Amino acid sequence: MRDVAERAGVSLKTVSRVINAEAGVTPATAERVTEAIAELGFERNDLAASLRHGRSSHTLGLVIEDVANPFYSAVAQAVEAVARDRGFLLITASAREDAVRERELVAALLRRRVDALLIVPAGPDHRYIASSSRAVFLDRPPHGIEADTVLLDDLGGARDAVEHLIAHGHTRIACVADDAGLYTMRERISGYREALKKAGIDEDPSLVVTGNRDVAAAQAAVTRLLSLPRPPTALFTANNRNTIGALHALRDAPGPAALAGFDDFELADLLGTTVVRADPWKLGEQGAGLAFARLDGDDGPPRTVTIPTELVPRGSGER
Amino acid sequence: MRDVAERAGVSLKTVSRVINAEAGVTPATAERVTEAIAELGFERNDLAASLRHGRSSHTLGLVIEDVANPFYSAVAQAVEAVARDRGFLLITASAREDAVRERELVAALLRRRVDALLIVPAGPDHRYIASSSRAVFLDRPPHGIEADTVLLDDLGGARDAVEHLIAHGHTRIACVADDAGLYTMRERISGYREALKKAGIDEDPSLVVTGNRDVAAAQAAVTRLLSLPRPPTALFTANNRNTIGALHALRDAPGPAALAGFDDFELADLLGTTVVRADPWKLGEQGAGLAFARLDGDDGPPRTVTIPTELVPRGSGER
DNA sequence: TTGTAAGCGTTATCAG
DNA sequence: CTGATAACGCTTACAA
Repeated sequence: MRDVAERAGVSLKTVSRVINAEAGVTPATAERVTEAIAELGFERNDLAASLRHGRSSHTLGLVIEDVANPFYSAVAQAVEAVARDRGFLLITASAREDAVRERELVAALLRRRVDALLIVPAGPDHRYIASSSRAVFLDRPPHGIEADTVLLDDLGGARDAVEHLIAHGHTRIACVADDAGLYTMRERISGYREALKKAGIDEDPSLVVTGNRDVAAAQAAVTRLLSLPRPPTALFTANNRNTIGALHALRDAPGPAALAGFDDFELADLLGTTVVRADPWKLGEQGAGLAFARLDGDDGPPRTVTIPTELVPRGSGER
Repeated sequence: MRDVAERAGVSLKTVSRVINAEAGVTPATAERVTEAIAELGFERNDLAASLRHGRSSHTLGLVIEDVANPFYSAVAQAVEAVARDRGFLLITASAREDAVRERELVAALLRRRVDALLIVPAGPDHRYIASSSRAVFLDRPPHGIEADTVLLDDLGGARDAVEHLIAHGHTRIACVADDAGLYTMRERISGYREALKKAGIDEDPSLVVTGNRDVAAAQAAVTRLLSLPRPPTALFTANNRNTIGALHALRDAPGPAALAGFDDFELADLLGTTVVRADPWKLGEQGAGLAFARLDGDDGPPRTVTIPTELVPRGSGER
């Protein structure tokens, strides 16, 4: 910038004015500066600019479980879209359900002075996130602190799915889920139980299988379930990984079974898979919205938003 | 940091030493400083640190078409994983096949002094990317400049797919693709033509449909193709969007048609869809590798790496 | 082992 | 309308 000033025969401040389109510069002067900038290929350093006036350079941080999971990549897309509309850039990092890694990533983002942090929390305790820093929790609530949070209606959605299966005559309904330590899984399992209870069906613990972290594990679990002496006649799968694993298992299964899953997924329509849909786009959009509201000065008490779910019958749950 | 120094009764520099674990500080002094840091909840400002010594704060920039497309989200995941191994953070931005937007995003990332830029280029001209800046092009080559590039074997993969269909007796093979202006599409269409030519089959221009940007457009295109007076007996779909659109169209089609698609996708195995697979993870991994090689001092001429493809027969292409 | 001074690239203040 | 100077939070070079 100094070089530009020298070349244009003006002061540093004048160059700064031109760059930021500030008022009070003679067109002639501005012209000379603009030329010098072009000739020197000058490019303002946003990092330095943000250093000066406190506000970190228009950046949001997003800590997510796994960018490659379509549910979370949709969340990331939504957050990025909102950020982009406000001229913000987004740093995305994957924690992979690892609490240590999550902490490191959060620390790194905070050190980089992101203006706000959106996080799908994996760790057991979030007091380390200074309440002063703008953090919005997505998909799962924080532990140990109060903060803005956007959740899905996990319990209600799961209940709807299971009630749907019950309405179609099923009483032996299995529940196939990821790690029961996850908030979303606990809620969805509660929804499953509520539906059974409401219908007066006793829960058979051998039909509840948790801890399936990926498609392969879910497939194995469902295969096992279907080969029980008294196999379930219907399955409730608690997330997209488990639903897809179940579909694989069902393809090779001796008998048919009804299926209703939590989370919509691409090709679910083609496969005729009944699901409860919770829009990941909305999750990200609302999360980013809360973050920007804070940046805009909202300092009310922490808010929690819940995204509703919607049952989408496509055949697999109606047999 | 000044506050910490004051509280610990030491100088700024000593605090700096402790923070960076530099040698030459008495344990006792270090202890006092550490305490002061904890009490004040001090957190080093990485932006300021990077400003001082030139090197931008360990950040990579990634400009991609669309984070929500599973192919690109896998690329992003790979880049992030490599970056993370080196202690780098990743800023990801979606250009949505918009050249103007792409330029803005690149400029914003450069202003933020990312150490390297990985980009899936959409624009027609990339001379605006200073050759001095470390840029690696992914999936498509740059225009107007020389730079490190990682491509897929688009032509070879497409040829393999079409030859596979030909080997199964097909001669009326349609080609269903995205915008023909895209490098990958041009290459894949060339591969399609090469295979036809090699087999002595005359191309029927009415069987080549391009410009299908999303699943719905691809579905409509295939539906139209299948209702031609002399419909194709086989389809080559040039990317994952088009393959999925074709699957939708085929479900409702009067007669069957063989199908081989470019890009693998989740559930392709379940659906028995024959594809040519090009690993997006490798694309990102190699791209990040090239970028870091440059950061490590490699200043040889620009390199181009090509990721091989692999035909995965699953039934849809063998009938 | 510890401290002082200067500077990274920008913007804010206030004077000219 | 324009410019000198300080400041942002940190690190490097050089002393003490």
